[in-house]
Amino acid sequence: LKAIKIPEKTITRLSIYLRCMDELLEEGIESISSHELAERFGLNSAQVRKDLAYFGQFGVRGIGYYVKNLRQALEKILGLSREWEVALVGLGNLGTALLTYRGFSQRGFRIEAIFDRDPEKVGHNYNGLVVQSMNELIDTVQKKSIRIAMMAVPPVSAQGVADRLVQAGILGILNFAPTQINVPKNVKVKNVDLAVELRTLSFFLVRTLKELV
Amino acid sequence: LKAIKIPEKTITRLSIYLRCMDELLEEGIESISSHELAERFGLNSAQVRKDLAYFGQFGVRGIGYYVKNLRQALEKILGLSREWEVALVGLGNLGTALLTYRGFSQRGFRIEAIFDRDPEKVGHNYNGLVVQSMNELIDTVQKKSIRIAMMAVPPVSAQGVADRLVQAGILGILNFAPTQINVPKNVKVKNVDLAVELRTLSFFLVRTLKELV
DNA sequence: TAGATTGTTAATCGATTAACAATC
DNA sequence: TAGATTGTTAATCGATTAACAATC
Repeated sequence: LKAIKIPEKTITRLSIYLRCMDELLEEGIESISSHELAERFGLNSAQVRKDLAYFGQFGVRGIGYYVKNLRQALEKILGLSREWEVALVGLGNLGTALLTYRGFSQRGFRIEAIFDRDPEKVGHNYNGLVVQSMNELIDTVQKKSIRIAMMAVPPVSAQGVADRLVQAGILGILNFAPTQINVPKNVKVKNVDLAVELRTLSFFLVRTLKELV
Repeated sequence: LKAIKIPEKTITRLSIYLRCMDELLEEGIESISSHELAERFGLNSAQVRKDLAYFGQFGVRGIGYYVKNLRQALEKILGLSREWEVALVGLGNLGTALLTYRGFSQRGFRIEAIFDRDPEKVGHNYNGLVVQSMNELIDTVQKKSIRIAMMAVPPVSAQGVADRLVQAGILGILNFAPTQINVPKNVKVKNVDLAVELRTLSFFLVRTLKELV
């Protein structure tokens, strides 16, 4: 078993392919070639085949991919049968937003613990889940064997919170705090900064706007 | 004027550099070399210099970068003096979350119009901003010269909404709907799918977990 | 068998990193 | 001037795309 490094982008695209399969299923389409797939959904056919090739052979030469089959394969690769418990740290505007967003549980990510440093918020009950103080973080995360955390705390607190999460055994962090955090290399961090996304968007817009004038 | 293509990632990193400058300013540090910068914030010194080189020369050989100076330069490059009006389409869980999130206005993005197809929601007032029906979208966006939109609608509605936005003159879309949308190539779309982020995270976690056992 | 499409190797492209002449 | 660090060119790395032999 040699370790082939699978690009993160490939994994992200697998989710896209899964979505495509769902759409095709709804239309009653039974099989599709990588070329048609690319055409329909704005993908690149070679890339589709390459991405899948990391995990095995799912197509039929001369035919393409059986939609049901590929769907199933993608589900298995992405591990969608498993559910994940998630800890949410920080109940400000964004944290509350994440808490009420249904997209997570719909796709197998259940928020099973909530932490906030504000004593006013601690003890509040959301759908049967009680907000806990930061002191309870390590204990609760360990007890519930939670492996994934979403961090929606102010940037100054981010590193401290991350340290505790790591200590508690968290292995993946979705970081909404607009700051870099340092963690051991076996822990995976994904930064999401919506304002930076908007900034990047607006940067390129300026050029388009100038062209319009 | 030849068109040098600036990578999107470079722009994203400029925001990071700006953050670093703010931290350094607070500590009272006046100048810093790209090397120190890289060391401190987990960057690559060559990349820092390369990224900046797209826009000019902001350092002093033998010294490094004057923090105040570079901060100012980054602000200018990113166009942070300008404020942007943003339209929000879709007031579900996520949409409401985006509406209440203060991070946007803090960084110069003001939500100036809200649209939802649900008649129950139309007419509601949020901080003086009234939710409008989808029929009013084109007119309002045009009247207010809004150029950026955040789309937090169900996937089935996404393409239709995008079409209207484009028609209204929107040039940048932050798309939270888990579906690909097709727009003219002068319009920039950035997809944000939080559940896919979690999925990608969890995919790599499975491997770490296996190693732990 | 002929036609089509995969899986995979090879070519290309772009982004990251290294190296170094220019210069403060 | 000597030391340091930039700005920039060149080398490396990784990801995307093209090409094609294998095969349904």
